[in-house]
Amino acid sequence: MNEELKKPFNPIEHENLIYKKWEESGFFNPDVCVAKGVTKAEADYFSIVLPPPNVTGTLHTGHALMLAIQDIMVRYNRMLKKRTLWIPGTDHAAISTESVVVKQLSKENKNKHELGREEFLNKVKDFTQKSHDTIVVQLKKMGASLDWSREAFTLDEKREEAVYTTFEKMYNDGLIYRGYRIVNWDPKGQTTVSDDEVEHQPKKAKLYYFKYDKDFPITIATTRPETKLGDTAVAVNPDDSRYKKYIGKTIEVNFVGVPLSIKIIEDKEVDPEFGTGALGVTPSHSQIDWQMADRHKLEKIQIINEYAKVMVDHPDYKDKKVEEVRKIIVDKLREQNLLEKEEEIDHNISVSQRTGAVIEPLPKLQWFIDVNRPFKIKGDNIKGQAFSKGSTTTLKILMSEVVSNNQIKIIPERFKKVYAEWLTNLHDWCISRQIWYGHRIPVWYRGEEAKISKKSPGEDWEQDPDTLDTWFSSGLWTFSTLGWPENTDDLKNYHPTSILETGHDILFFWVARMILMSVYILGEIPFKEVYLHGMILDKNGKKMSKSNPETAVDPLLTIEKYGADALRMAMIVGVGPGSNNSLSEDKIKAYKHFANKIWNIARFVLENCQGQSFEVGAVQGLSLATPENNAHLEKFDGLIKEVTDDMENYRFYLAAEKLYHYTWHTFADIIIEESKTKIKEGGEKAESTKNMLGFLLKEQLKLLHPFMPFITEKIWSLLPNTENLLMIESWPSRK
RNA sequence: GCGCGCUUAGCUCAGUUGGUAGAGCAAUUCGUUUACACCGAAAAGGUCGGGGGUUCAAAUCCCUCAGCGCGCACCA
Repeated sequence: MNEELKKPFNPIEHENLIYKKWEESGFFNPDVCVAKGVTKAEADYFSIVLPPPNVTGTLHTGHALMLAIQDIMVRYNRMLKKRTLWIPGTDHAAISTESVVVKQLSKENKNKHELGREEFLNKVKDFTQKSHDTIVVQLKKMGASLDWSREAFTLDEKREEAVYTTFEKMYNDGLIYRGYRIVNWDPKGQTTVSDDEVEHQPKKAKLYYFKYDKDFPITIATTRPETKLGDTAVAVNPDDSRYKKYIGKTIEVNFVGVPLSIKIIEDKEVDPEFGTGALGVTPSHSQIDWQMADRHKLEKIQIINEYAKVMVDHPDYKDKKVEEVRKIIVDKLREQNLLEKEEEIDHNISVSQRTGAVIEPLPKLQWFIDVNRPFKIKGDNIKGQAFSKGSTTTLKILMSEVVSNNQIKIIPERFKKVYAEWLTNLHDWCISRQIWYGHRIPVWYRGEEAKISKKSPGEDWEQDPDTLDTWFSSGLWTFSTLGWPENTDDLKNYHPTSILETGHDILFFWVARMILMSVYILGEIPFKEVYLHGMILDKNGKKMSKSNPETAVDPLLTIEKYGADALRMAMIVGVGPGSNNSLSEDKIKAYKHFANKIWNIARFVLENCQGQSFEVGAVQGLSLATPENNAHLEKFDGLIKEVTDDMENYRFYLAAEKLYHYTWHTFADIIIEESKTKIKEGGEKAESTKNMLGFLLKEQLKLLHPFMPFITEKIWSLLPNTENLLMIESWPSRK
């Protein structure tokens, strides 16, 4: 017997070597599998993209979960002999990455403007290269069977080509436009952010009731008195009889020393129940007020700047922060006896998800994707009568339909509703960011002229300084990684991808954007199914993440201690799609014990079954098969059926648990225990039993391989008649 | 305000189409002449959040209430 088997199983001794063996075999690449006859050229395909981790740091345990699930899918499908492709890559994560590097600079008392755009970007490049290299090591340690020959980066040259081509097409179709309107401004990050990057936090606030001046007839209520410096109207509901007589009038007021011209208007958006039922309209600093101003042709005065400071030319306010001005104004109103009431209310403040800064709504000239503008569909691959090639639709309708009609199936299904709800609230997507790291907007200006171009159209042209939202490039991921805009074989062979596996927290950010881009650019869905996993929680139920150092766990430390196989099993067993997972060290330890159990099973079988072929099927044809052994084989057949069924329906958590129980409590505790006496007795019964043990071990390794690839591959290599790697064996089929 | 999820053994959670409950860890008892103490055997532990309904039968389906968590919207 092999000397290695005599020691207890020690994962770190084997895992790196095994991964190297897999890589060298080339079988992670489906082209190699076809060339070497492992898969048939005309076989079905299974393709999946790795959600590209951000190059802002290293992987955490949450990533380990997604890798475990995806690798299980990939290895299972590879064993079904499909042409199986799993594409690796990383995401430049524009804002996150830039803010990490900016923070590092500030520790050295520097800022990016001192460095200049080019040097700053070089710094970012150094940083991201290091992150990337760490991430690649981590991916390999987890056992991820990714096709490294196809590795991509959202900001590399090929993806740049895809981004440019997309931008140009959308611009020419009128789906990308430049517009002046209220955006979510992050004063800390000094950039706009999209609606989805804004979080709402509950907070107690004061609602102030007052009049602009003593002669003004109507009391208004607001939580932000400082913005009233930019008011141009007071709006009331058309059905509100209290204010009827004032409608249409324009009243000149002196609001805390600042002259304003206030028009009284009626608008059905005003809630007569809230405050006094009269709303001070601030067109430049509120989304709703901006729209009202458009409807009523009101003047729009910007009074707050990008640094959240007041711009009004008055010595008491100019260049002071909004909070400070608020206090000053409230004090003045009180002195002038204009403040009628202060009411404590619960409300939500908008905060930038990335920087934590309070969002300041500001009017700005930005680039948007129009989700409601009609355009013609390119392809013929989207189901539904309204969607044949050349018909007219909008991005919003398309995004909605492909999910509601189940062309794209979401698992678990409840997220279908969440997705639909998001779509009903979807506005045009602001895609320009005032940061340096990312895809630069390919538009050049000369005076009033604008041109789309990759390179400068001439000497006096200047490129738009802004970059694109990081999700613009990741939205292209399913096809930009397959070679688009070139019409490659990969694109023909592997798109739409079979499934997308990711966390439910990026359903809107990423999944929705990929659907948008793919249906628009290719006229086909990006993936047939979406499997959403939950969040990893620590044992106190807190979300594990980089931003929470108390709970962040480097998966490499866990792997070193318990092995990747144990970590994978601990993440999978008992965790259904979409549900959160409290991962405890005890659970991981339990599966390390399981790995050791398998190891010892292999030792027992190899010691006792020398001379046996271990050949699949050898038992079935054996005349000396005993009724008891046949019963065991029949039971195993049932296991294959159940596990296969679970795999097909994405019930990995059940499949893994069943395999665990079978191996430990049926194979080891019953079959092996029984075999001891039979083998001692010798004769035909003993031979039959030995034959069965070898057969069952080999088949179990196959079933366990997607879940615990390392140890199963290692043991496989120690068995007789195993010239091929286990990773390219066929998944057991039921007789 | 709208929507979603969760509530099962001390802890963390499974329970796939309804057939009166399972795992890991912890705790109890016993066992070590070698596959494995990272082990084996045995026993213990639950009115499946409360209430109501459908059914021959409900942890599972329906209604309702409560607690916890999440998403979205509003936010003058």
